[in-house]
Amino acid sequence: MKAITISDVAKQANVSKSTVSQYLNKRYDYMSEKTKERISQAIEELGYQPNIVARSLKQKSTSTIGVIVANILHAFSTQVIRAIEDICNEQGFHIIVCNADDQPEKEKKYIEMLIAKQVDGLIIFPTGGNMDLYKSMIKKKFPLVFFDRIVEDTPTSTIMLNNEKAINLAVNHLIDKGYERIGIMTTSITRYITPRIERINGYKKALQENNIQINKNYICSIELNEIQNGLKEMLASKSPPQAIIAGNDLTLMEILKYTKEINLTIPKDLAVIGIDDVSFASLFTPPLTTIAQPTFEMGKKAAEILLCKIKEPEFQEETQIYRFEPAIKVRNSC
Amino acid sequence: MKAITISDVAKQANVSKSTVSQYLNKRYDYMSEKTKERISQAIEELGYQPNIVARSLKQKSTSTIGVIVANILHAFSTQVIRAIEDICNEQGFHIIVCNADDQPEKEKKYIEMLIAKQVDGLIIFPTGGNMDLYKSMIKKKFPLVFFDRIVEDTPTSTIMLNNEKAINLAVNHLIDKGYERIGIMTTSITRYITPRIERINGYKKALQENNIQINKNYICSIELNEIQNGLKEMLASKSPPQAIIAGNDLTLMEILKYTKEINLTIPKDLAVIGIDDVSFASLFTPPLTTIAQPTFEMGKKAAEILLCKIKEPEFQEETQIYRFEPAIKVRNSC
DNA sequence: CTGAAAGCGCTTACAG
DNA sequence: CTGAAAGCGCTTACAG
Repeated sequence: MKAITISDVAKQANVSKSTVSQYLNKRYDYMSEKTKERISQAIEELGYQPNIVARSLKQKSTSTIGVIVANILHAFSTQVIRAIEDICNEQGFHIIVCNADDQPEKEKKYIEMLIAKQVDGLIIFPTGGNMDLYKSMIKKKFPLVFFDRIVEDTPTSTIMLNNEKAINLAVNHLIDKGYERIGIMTTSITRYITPRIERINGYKKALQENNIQINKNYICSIELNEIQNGLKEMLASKSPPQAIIAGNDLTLMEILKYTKEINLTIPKDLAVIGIDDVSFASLFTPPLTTIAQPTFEMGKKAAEILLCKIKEPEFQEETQIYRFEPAIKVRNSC
Repeated sequence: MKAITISDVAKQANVSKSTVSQYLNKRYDYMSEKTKERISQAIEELGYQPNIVARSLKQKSTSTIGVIVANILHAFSTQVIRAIEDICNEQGFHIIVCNADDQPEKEKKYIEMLIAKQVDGLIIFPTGGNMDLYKSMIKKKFPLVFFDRIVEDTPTSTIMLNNEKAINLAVNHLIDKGYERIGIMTTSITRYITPRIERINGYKKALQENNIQINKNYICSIELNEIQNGLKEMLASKSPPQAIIAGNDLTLMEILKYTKEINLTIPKDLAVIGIDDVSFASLFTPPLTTIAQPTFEMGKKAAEILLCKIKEPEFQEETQIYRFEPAIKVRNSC
């Protein structure tokens, strides 16, 4: 079962390969109607399908971009991917998605693999653990957009949530509701991961602005599988928090599992608010108040910037860091 | 910024392109240590990265497979994708995921695109709307595995849940719990979609086996955005069902939204059981009883079969349809 | 142990 | 309006 190539079509239509190629690329400028028809018929008869790999080699462009997310388990990641895909589709680009699983080694492997596959550009939710690689890509002017995390000393376009605003919204909502002892839980910050750091800093700032003293015991950054233990400890302290802010969706789920396990009533026993909207927020008992990210707009922007960079190698942006505004979805968990 | 090619490396190392290529492909059989070192050093110095597109063209294999899911919004799809990815990774294959969004035209576009990109094989959750295309792939012996849905007259390996067993588990559990008026809701069956059909048929059979009469009003197959209305009607009937089986995760969410809206208490006012486990099942109030699919095993099998077919064009399977067994997760929603 | 040459399936600048 | 030729960056059978 040999594949049909452009030569076969050319032979069948009694023209040269060049002419067939012109036809395929819709460069009809000087092509006679008769020729067009003969070619289209030959293609039909043979069931010819162009080989994009060959075209890519010649054109040095694959019309494909790579997306490497730090952790695909966050609903946030999948929503952003959908948006990126939408925009790329419109412009005839394809995407290959990889999940670094929060491991810099995996991220490295994927970056190298995608570059070897000649993707035209990359959108990365960086683990932060491959500085040399990031830098070398930027030095080579490889089209690159970072997402959700800022990497120091690697100046390239970066799409971010306004994290300070997000946490501010959460803290102030809780304060408005009369809570004073407010805790925050995030996943680990042993590696410097921007949103978590910014959210914790923002949390402190927001409390200070409200003249509430910061209690270290109310701040917990810890591996996901330790969240429940962390919460247990926090609640066991002499003066436990009345409200907890979950730093992201997975953290929120761990918190909810624990409150369920020990039968806490939300918000009476413990108020809860989460950053990232979750699919079941409104179905939950009680419906969960969350801070939602504009995931679609963020993904869209990332794709747009990347495609610009690909199409115009000299493309210069005004800013490097694009901040997007969160919105509070008030329900009944605090 | 011209790309470094194998020629540059050859020049730098003072050997021929052939030798560099041998080195890259680890065919060291007759290569002197000195040569190896010179090459490895040249690669290092130049920061050479092989161009996989060129290799693919020559080798007529991209080590990439395509996965086209009918609808990525089902948690089921994403879980299966993860499993497929795991297996492929182990064997040095990459995957490109596409979402047909339940639209045959999109599916067609993606199949053609992926074939043009020279993927070595395809795993498809078929919409069922592209018979000619499916058939032509099978005729050409293009490596292909269908998933979740059976396509009539297109004999190829297909991975399926034992749907009858799944629904049987649900019906019998409900009957054991004392329910007699049992309803079922699925998304639309205007196009013939195997799991929905099999689940409805299985539902009827299970009722008959228990000598319960089938009430047409208790069976509702309808577009997702009409599920809430459908349930409303069903509950408004003279003798409304006491229990509802949700045909999949998205249907379940719609049902839960509605029960929440009109303040039904589960299971007192209405018992609920869902096919597909959902992330928040155990967090829900009350925790939701579900029928879980062995998503990981199913995805694994699909990948394994496809990779076999790719590696051994003459590969013949014993069976065509692989059935996997569901398991009930008993919680408290019925 | 290593190299020259052909070829994978396209595209494109150029000639006519 | 159309074709011959070169070339994209690799791999591989073969010669030496």
